This record gives sequence, C-alpha cells and structure tokens, in this order.
Amino acid sequence: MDNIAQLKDNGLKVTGPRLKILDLFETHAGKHLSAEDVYRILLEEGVDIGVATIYRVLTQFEQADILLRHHFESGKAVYELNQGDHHDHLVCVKCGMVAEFHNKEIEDLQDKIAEEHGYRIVDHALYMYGVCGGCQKKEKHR
Amino acid sequence: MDNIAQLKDNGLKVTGPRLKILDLFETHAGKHLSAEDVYRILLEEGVDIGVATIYRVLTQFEQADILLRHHFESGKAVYELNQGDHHDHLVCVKCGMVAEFHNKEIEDLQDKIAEEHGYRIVDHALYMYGVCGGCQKKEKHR
DNA sequence: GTATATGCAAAACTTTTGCATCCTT
DNA sequence: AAGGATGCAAAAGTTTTGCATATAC
Repeated sequence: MDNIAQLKDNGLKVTGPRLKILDLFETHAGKHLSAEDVYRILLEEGVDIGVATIYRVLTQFEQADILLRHHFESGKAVYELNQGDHHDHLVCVKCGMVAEFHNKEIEDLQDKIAEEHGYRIVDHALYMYGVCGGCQKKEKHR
Repeated sequence: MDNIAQLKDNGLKVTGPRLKILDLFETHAGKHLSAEDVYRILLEEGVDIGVATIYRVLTQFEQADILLRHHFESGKAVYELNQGDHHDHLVCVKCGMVAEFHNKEIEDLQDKIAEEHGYRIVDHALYMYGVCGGCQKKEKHR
C-alpha cells in the first residue's frame, strides 16, 4: 500500500505536510524522532511546516497506527514508523543509540502476568537502558 | 536506617522540606506521584513547599537512589519510593491504577538479550498498559 | 560564619488550542 | 461549495533557573 492510500484509508486527506512527514519516517525507518526533530529535519530540507501541524499530524498518525509513540527517559515523546514487527528497545544512555529486539518468550511471560492480574493488555513497552559496546570502549580510553 | 541518616549519608542537609517529602513517599509507598501530586498533597496537609524545591528535591532523591523515576504515557515524570525490590508495572489506561510485579524469568531473558547486543545494562523499565479488572466490569455495564 | 537550601518569579521547553485562511475532495 | 487542514500566535502544562533570603552545620 502506498502512502496516499494509507492516508485515505484512515480518513485523512492527502496533503503536502502529511506526505512529507510520512516520507520522512520512511526514510528514517527504525529511527526515533521527536516533534522537534521532525520540524528541524524538514526545515533543513527546505520544507517549513508549522510545529502545530507537526504535532497534529504525529497524533493522527499514531491513532492511525502508522506511527508508534514512545516515552524514553528524555521527557519528550518520540515516534517511529510502525513496521508491524513488534519490538522492544535497548537505549544507550551515553550516545542515545537504540537497538531493537524481539523475544517471544518475554512476550508470552508478559501475557501470562497480565492475565494473572486480571488486565486486558492493550500495549506494552520494554525499555532497557545501558551503555553500548562502542561507548564502553570509549570509557576505557579515558 | 532512619530518614535523617538516609539524607546525611547522601550528603544532603536535613531540612524540613526534604523530611516532609521523604515522609510523604513513605506514607504512600508503592504509589507513583508526580511533582504536582507532591505539591498538592502537602498543601492539603498545610505544608506549603515551593514547586522549585519539590523538583530539586525529587531530582536529588532520584540521584541518591531514594526514589525511582518513571515516565508512563502521561508525559510527566512520576516518582515512587525505592524499596529495593525491583519490580515492573502494569498500568490501567482507564483509571490509572498501577499493579506491580516481578518475574525472574523475564529479568534473566533481558540480561541475556543485553549481553547479546553488547550492552552493559544500568536500568530497565517494563511497562504494560491495559484495562484492569475493575474497568472491564464497568465497560460491560454501558 | 559559611556553605547550602529555599522561595519566588521569570524563563525555558514541550505540547495544545483558537481562529483566520487555504486546500482537498 | 463544504469540510477539513494549515499557519500563526497565544496559551497551557511541566520543569528549570537566577537571585535574594533563610537555614543547617
């Protein structure tokens, strides 16, 4: 399904800002971008979209399951393209690099725990914070 | 160790605001309070501590490992007393109720995954979002 | 007495909203 | 033509900071 159809299927009109923002996330698949990141990157490309529009579009895309929203420790929301493959995150606290992983055993255990507590799960987020290999090497050189 | 010793051990002077805030979290052990919650609850008790002080104390307590900070989906930080027993969170998206759990199998799997990716883990956060039993019952009555 | 902590107000930062204008269908 | 989308600026919410005063040690 192309971008235009994806917007139409969600009842969203096909507009310049929406296509630009969607395209940006496809170009940066796997990256986690804040609203300000989106604004800045587009501006560098000569595309000036108002921040209000960016926030509105990001919210709409999240509701349409086009994007996933996360809250890492930074205090601001970041978004990434929803590629269907659920995954969790390993975030480097030094350089910010994010590694992704998926582990079915953990997922199954989570479902079991939710059931035991009487919860019907709608979403979950597993974030691990650590120091990545590259930054560990740098530490030794100090 | 009492509260006064706990503050001193972290190089923090023993002041009224710090004792009041620490006491509040002990009274509400297991609860997740935002800076504003702390301000409001203390005010209801007749204790007026400026918000700037609350933010500063919460940050210091987090650095001293007295409190744990979380970022649920709400967009603002919440804190809870660090009782040493690491646990994860099941958050009800309807009523905000938080259930806690601990699962050693999941922890072990996380350690294994971090190792495979070359990360030295410093922290992790597993949040599950769902609808709790109470809210599921309410849904049926509509 | 000295260093640190607090309170207040202002500021910084992220996100939301009102409203006039513009664009998609 | 009509409803929805955008841009701008103002506002709202959260958190930080500068500075004078107050407090702990």
